[in-house]
Amino acid sequence: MEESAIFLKAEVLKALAQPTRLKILEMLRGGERCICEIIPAINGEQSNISRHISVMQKSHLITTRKDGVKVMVKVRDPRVFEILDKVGLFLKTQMQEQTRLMRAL
Amino acid sequence: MEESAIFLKAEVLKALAQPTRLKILEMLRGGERCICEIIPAINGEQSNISRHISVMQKSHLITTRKDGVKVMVKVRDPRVFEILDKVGLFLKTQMQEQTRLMRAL
DNA sequence: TAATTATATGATTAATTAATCATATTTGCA
DNA sequence: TGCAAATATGATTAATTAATCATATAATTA
Repeated sequence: MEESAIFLKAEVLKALAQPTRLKILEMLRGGERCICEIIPAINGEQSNISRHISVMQKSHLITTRKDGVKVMVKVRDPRVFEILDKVGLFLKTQMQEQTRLMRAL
Repeated sequence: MEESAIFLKAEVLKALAQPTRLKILEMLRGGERCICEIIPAINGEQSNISRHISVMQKSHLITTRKDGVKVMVKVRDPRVFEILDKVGLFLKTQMQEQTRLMRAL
């Protein structure tokens, strides 16, 4: 596999690998959201949320548009959720395996 | 989505989000490999590779076994590759979209 | 047992990341 | 014009991460 492809993959994964950012993305499953909705929902500091949104924007995961004073956010490509779903499925099967082993005792 | 599930997802993603670790995982697509094969293939410092393998082991992505002096490594669950493939696909479609936009100019 | 091969680990350093506070900017409205 | 609401950003700090060198450990073989 190409060196540059590896780095691109790592970049995407890095942008996803943070709890607050995952929470924001989970909120965006329902479509476009105002940052002003995200902040209270996540119960985070405004400046911190703003920075996390900026990180995801720079790594092209999300896009934003202004609507008056508000800023609306949405995922650039809903396929991101397929990645997240795969991770969820992966964890689920890991746990099922764990449970199965426990029962065998 | 549950708070703890979010953190678990972030943990998995974090373990994947590093170029050297991605390279190691790519090597493991072919099955079990000796660390002594991985080091020259990646052309990395031995201690660094060792640490990255340790990271992936602690986050349960891979398992190791001793075979004499050698240590053999393999992925714990080949579904990790499905995650990586999704990321690859995601990037590919992003680039195709990019190309399409360029052509439209 | 001594030497060799393969791997792990302690110590250190540089770089990156996340969080926070205070403040700045932008937009709409009274 | 001046205020309020929403968001961004500079500065700082703490924490985490990756890399490296030197050294330690473990298993094999001469």
